[in-house]
Amino acid sequence: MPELPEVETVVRSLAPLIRGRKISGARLRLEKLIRRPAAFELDALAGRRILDVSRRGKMVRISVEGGLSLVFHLKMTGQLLARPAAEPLDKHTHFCLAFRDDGAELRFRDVRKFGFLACLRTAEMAASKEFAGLGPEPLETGREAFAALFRGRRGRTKSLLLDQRVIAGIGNIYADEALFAARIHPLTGAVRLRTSDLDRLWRETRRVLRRAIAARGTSVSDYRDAEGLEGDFQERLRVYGRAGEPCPRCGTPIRRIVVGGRGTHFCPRCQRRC
DNA sequence: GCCACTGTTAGCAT
DNA sequence: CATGCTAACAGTGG
Repeated sequence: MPELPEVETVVRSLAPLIRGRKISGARLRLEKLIRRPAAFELDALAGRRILDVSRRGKMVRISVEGGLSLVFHLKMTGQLLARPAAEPLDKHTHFCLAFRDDGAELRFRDVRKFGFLACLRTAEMAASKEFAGLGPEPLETGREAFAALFRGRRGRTKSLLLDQRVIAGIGNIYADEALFAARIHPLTGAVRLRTSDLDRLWRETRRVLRRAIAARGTSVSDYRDAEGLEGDFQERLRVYGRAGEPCPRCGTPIRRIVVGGRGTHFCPRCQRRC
């Protein structure tokens, strides 16, 4: 479930642990993890320092001296962890980045192996297939611009929230939570959203993302930050994973349906279909 | 043992 | 452009 708040938490916990350190080498243990083409030789990383760690959508960007960047996508079960180099590798660790000092190395673990790593030229990153076409950041999008993303679209509101080309970083958990907070039924056609609905969706989407970041993300199973710590937001989820439980607002049992192949949780009374 | 289910998204058919 | 299905993979729980 690494969605925007989890990836942001990974970035914030990882940055102070690796920024400024000089790379000694990279080990790729699962060939398919790295995207080719546009995977420059990982050997080229040796001797260069980490400049910065940042997030775009659900992806982590690590920029390195000399104009190279590493891009990671955690997909469902990926983890970026700082671990002591002496610690044995488990079978789900697919990539390691070691440093010239004696500190922790960076490890990429991914039980389901859906995640990827790309090594790109920083200058070409924005135009790469990983980033081109990605929608705006919800926390950097104003009310009007947010509304414009939905106007003239024909899809269902939840599907659009999940579409990374429309808006970046929102996944299944926060889509359900934002729709609940905004009192919008997940199947509502975007064409039917009024300005007042879009205002609430904008405000509540941002609110739930900010609160989730403050709680350091949601750990329902695999998610951990760079130090291996769980988040706390799972305790604050109001509908996700709560089918059958009473709605925290009105007491009606939360329902679960499938929308676009994704489990979808909502209150049939607070979120009226329109 | 088998089946259903899981947070993502690319690719393909319709 | 949109939707729906499958696949990639491994683990968990019934």
